[in-house]
Amino acid sequence: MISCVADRPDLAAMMAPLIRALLAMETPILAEHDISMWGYSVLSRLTDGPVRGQAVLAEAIGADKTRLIDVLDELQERGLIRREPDPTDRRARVVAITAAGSQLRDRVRRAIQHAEQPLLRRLPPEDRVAFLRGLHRLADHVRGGQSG
Amino acid sequence: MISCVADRPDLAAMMAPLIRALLAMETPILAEHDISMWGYSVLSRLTDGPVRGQAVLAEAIGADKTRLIDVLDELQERGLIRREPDPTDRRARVVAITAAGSQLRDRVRRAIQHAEQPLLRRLPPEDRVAFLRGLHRLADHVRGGQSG
DNA sequence: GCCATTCGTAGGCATATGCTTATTATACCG
DNA sequence: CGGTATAATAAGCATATGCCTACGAATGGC
Repeated sequence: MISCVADRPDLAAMMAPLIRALLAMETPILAEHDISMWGYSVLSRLTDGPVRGQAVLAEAIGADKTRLIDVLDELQERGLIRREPDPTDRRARVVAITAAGSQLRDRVRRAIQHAEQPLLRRLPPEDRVAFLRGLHRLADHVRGGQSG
Repeated sequence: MISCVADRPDLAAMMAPLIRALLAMETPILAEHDISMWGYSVLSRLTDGPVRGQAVLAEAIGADKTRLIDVLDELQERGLIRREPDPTDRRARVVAITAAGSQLRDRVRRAIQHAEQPLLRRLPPEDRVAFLRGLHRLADHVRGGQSG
């Protein structure tokens, strides 16, 4: 039986191959929709609402703020996001997703989650929900989440 | 409620920040024990027994076989692994962990799992076991596991 | 014995990444 | 108004990574 103190690989050792497999699965989907991983990551983050400050956005998705600029440039050129000066501090930019961006994000997310189904079905239903709930909770927590 | 078809980030999006946090946590531990991530990954993989063929080993841990060579060189120099020609096919090398390697791996693993505890305690106990079980199962599966 | 194949190894190439510095525009403090 | 600090941006650097090629050693089919 696996427990938190049992003989098991460390968490990262178990997650690494999983992440690798998931990224391999997502790569063709992202290519079909002509968007990069970072671009999709930005669109996903903006789902919760606009972000004030590109450095904040970068940190939220684990990106380098200087590297993110080209990504934002391209997303903006394609009309997927808006980047406007914050009226209260015109140094900072408020980044928001557009309707077109939301549509693309939804299409990609649906495709990805559809492709995830066979993997998740490897888990017995009772574990599946707990696994997703735990994953969600831990992810929120390490991102500085408030709920966990 | 989170389910496999609900409104949630995709799996990779949830795992990415988690992996990042775990690696950040492991980095100083690995440094204290003077071993690289790839080196530790090799030692971990060899726990189950010797591996016949360095390319096989590389693929098992998701590494590039040409990049792995320097890692194996160093592990061997430090007496943590043995690399011997396979008697039945002297082109291939059988890679095995030594007693010293096992001890180092155990020390590192214990330290890492100890550091993981606070994170895992963010989960309610009933979810914790299911989460670990699910993670273990999925990881085994994508590595070509037999059990799931 | 000869040839194609496989394994480990070395080297190189293109790209991605994390980090640092400098510049410009703007804001805040006094 | 002047000096300092912050945000976005540009540019560069060192390293890591994935991939590809080449080569010697050894194998196996013929």
